[in-house]
Amino acid sequence: MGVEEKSQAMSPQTPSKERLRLWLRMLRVTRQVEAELREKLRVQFDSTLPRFDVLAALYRHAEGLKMNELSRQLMVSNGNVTGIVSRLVEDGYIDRIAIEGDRRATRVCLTELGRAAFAEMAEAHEVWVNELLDGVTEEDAHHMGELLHRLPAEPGAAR
Amino acid sequence: MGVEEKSQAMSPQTPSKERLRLWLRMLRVTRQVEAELREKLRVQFDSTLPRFDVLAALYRHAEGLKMNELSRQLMVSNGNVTGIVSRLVEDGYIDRIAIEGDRRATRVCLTELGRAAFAEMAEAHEVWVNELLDGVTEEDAHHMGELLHRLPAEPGAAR
DNA sequence: GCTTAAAATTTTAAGCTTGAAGTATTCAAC
DNA sequence: GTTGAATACTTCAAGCTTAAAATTTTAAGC
Repeated sequence: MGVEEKSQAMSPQTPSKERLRLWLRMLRVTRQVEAELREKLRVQFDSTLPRFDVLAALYRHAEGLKMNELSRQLMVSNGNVTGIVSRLVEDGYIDRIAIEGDRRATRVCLTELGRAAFAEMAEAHEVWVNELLDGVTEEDAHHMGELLHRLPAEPGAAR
Repeated sequence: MGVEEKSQAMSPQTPSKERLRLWLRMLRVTRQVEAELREKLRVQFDSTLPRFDVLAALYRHAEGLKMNELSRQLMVSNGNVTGIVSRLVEDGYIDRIAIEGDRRATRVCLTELGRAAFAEMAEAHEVWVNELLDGVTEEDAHHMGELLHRLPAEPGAAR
C-alpha cells in the first residue's frame, strides 16, 4: 500500500465549497423543520421534541431501555436524559423499574398512558413531516437517504 | 385555475415512509456533525456553535446588523440573540453601536479582535466540515444542495 | 475479605433556547 | 400635542444541553 490508488483510498477529497454549502443548507432545513415540529407539538400536544424523542425510543422497545442505552440512542448526554425522564415520570408517561442484580442501573418503560399518548403524537408527526418535505419526491427522498446513510465519515479518524 | 393540473398544483404527495426516513436520517447526521463541530470549537477555540453562528453572520456584514436582523438570519428568538451577544460583547468580540435617529434599535458589529478570531475559526471550520462530509462526492453534494434549496415547503401553507 | 478500578447514574454550573411579559421608543391619526 | 398602535429590544421562567464532578454499586485482583 505504497501509493494512493483509487478515490476511496485517498479519503480526504478535494476540499470543496460544495460540501460546505451542503452543510449550511442541511443545517437551515433541519432547523426550520425542527422549529415547525416543535411549534406543532407545543400547540397541539403541549409537548416538546426532546420528550417526543424519548417516548419514541421507548415505544420501539416495549421491554424498556436503560438510561445508558436511551442516552446512546438519542445521541445526547446521560445527564440530559435524566432530566427529561424525570419530568416524563412526573407526568405519568413512563416508569423507572429496578433492574434485578444491578442496583446501579435503571430500566425505563412506557406506561399505558405514555404509550397511548405517543401513538397519537406519532401519527400526527408523520403527517407533519410529509407536509414539510413535500418538495422532495419519494424517489429523491430515497436517494438522499442512501447518501446520508453512512455519514459522517467514521468519527475519530482523519484528524 | 379551476382544477389541479400538474404535480406542482396538487401539493400533498402520497404520504410516504420514505420522507419520514429521510427526515430521521437528516436529523441524525445533522446532530452528529453538530456534535463534532461543537467539540472541536470547544477544545480548539474554547467557543461554541451559537457564538460561531453570530460571528459568522456579522463577518458577512461588515457594516453590522441590528439585533432584529441577526435574530432573523440565525432563525432564533430575539431574546436568545440578546444573551449570546451580551457574552460576546463582554469578551470584546463585538460592539453595540447606537443607531442614529432610532434609540430603540442597536447595531452590532465585529471588533478587530472578533474579526480576527472568527477568520481563524472559519478556516478550521471549513476543513472540519469537508472531513465530516467526506463520504459525499462534490457532485452528490451539489445535487443534494439543490434538492434542499427550497425546503421546507412554504411554511404556513397547506395545513 | 480488601482495595481499586470500572460502570451507571445523578448532580452541578454554565450556557443555549423558547415564548411570553415588560420597557422604551417611534409612528400615525387625530 | 395626545393617544394608541407598532417596533426594537430586554427580561423572565422554564426547559434543554453539555462537560465535569460526585455518588453509588459492581467487578477484579490479590
